[in-house]
Amino acid sequence: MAIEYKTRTQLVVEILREKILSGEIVAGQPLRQAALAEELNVSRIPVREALLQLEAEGLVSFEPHKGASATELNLNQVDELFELRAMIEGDLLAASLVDITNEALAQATEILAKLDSALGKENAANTWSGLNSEFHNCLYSGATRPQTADLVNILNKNADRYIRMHLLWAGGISKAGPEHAELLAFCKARDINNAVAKLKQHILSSRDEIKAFLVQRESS
Amino acid sequence: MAIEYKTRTQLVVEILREKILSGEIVAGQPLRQAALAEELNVSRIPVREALLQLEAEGLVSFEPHKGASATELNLNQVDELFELRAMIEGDLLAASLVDITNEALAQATEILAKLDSALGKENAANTWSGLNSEFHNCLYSGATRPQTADLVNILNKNADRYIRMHLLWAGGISKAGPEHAELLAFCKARDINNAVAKLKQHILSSRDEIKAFLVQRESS
DNA sequence: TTATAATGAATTGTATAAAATAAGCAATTC
DNA sequence: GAATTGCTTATTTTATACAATTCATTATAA
Repeated sequence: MAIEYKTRTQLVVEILREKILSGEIVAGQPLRQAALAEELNVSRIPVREALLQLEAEGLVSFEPHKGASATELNLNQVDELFELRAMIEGDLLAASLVDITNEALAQATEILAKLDSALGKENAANTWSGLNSEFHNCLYSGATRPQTADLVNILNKNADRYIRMHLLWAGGISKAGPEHAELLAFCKARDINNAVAKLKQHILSSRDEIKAFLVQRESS
Repeated sequence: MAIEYKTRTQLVVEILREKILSGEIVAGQPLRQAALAEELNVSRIPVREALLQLEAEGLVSFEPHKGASATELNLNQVDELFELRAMIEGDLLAASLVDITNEALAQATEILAKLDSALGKENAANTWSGLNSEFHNCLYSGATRPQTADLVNILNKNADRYIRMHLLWAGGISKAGPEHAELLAFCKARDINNAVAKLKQHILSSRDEIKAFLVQRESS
């Protein structure tokens, strides 16, 4: 496997994204270019460009001459974000299932097993959310819709913040395990209607859990 | 109204976007940072940052150490892009119509009049596509879904290339005028189902016209 | 006392210079 | 003569230095 070269900017993007998703960088906190540059031992240019890229992903907001900060988490955003995901991913899954290969389904089965065993272990939030994305992308692999796939990935990077937070504080999305299994079963049966319905219900039920958690946290 | 300060990067973004949308910069042609910087009389940093932003919008592709180029126009992309738009904008319109104000509808009526009179005049492609976006955004103004609105704008910036090209070469989307009028009528009647159906049909029919044009152009 | 203007420190934005990388061509080896 | 290696040049990427802007603080006047 070819090793891929990465520019400093790309490395900074990955580090900062990870810090935002994991909660190490808290929302609203200003991200000073000079401080980040020194911490990461690069100049301010790659830091600036990384912040710009993260803004495009929605994880950072950038105001001229005022600087960048991680975007706030809030309830309305969660609603909008997860409903968008349900709609777009539902559509993508329907397109994918028409042509999906058995290999892809077998791979999804394997990932699902790893997902189940990852829960509860240390560092669960990180591995779980990575595997979760892999599982979903695997189910979408039958569709050749690069632009939609890009969109889904961007939305997921945003949703990931909430999912990780929830995993970290509440121990996990309780219903995700059985829901994933049911979803995969419908996919294997090539039952498009039920698979799409299950996927949407799955996304919206995780939304509900996360919202409930946020409401509870806000009140305390 | 406050005049807004713009950084050089933002200015470069706007100029380059305009050049790509208008076709002055043709797809595939490499965009040399140094050449652009000299032409626009800025340093390479704002040019770089502008190219990165345009990549996030999907108008430019950027490969490390190889440079940037305007992304290619192609048939599959058109299909995917316009279908995404139909789905997302349909959903957004439905949400908007619940709360849309009469002022917004009145404003949409005005824009529609301008749109009709803009057709056929010189520089039609530019003014028409601007007004077209305004019209659609006006209809979506009832929904408070900032993330969806952002998404729609990005998709529209992409679709705009095709729409402009079509306006320029074929003289316009023939059915757009009456379709806009019908759409607005359904909106004024607060007839959500018909309005959404009309909008989707409108987006997909412009897709069909554009595809037909592209096919014809490719064959010659 | 309150509002407004001047001041300066912190921070961002931009230009220029230096370093890193990729692609093409010549030189060398087999 | 084909393939590989090493150099050259074009281009991008990054660093450093400087200019412009913002924001908080203090001074000034109504």
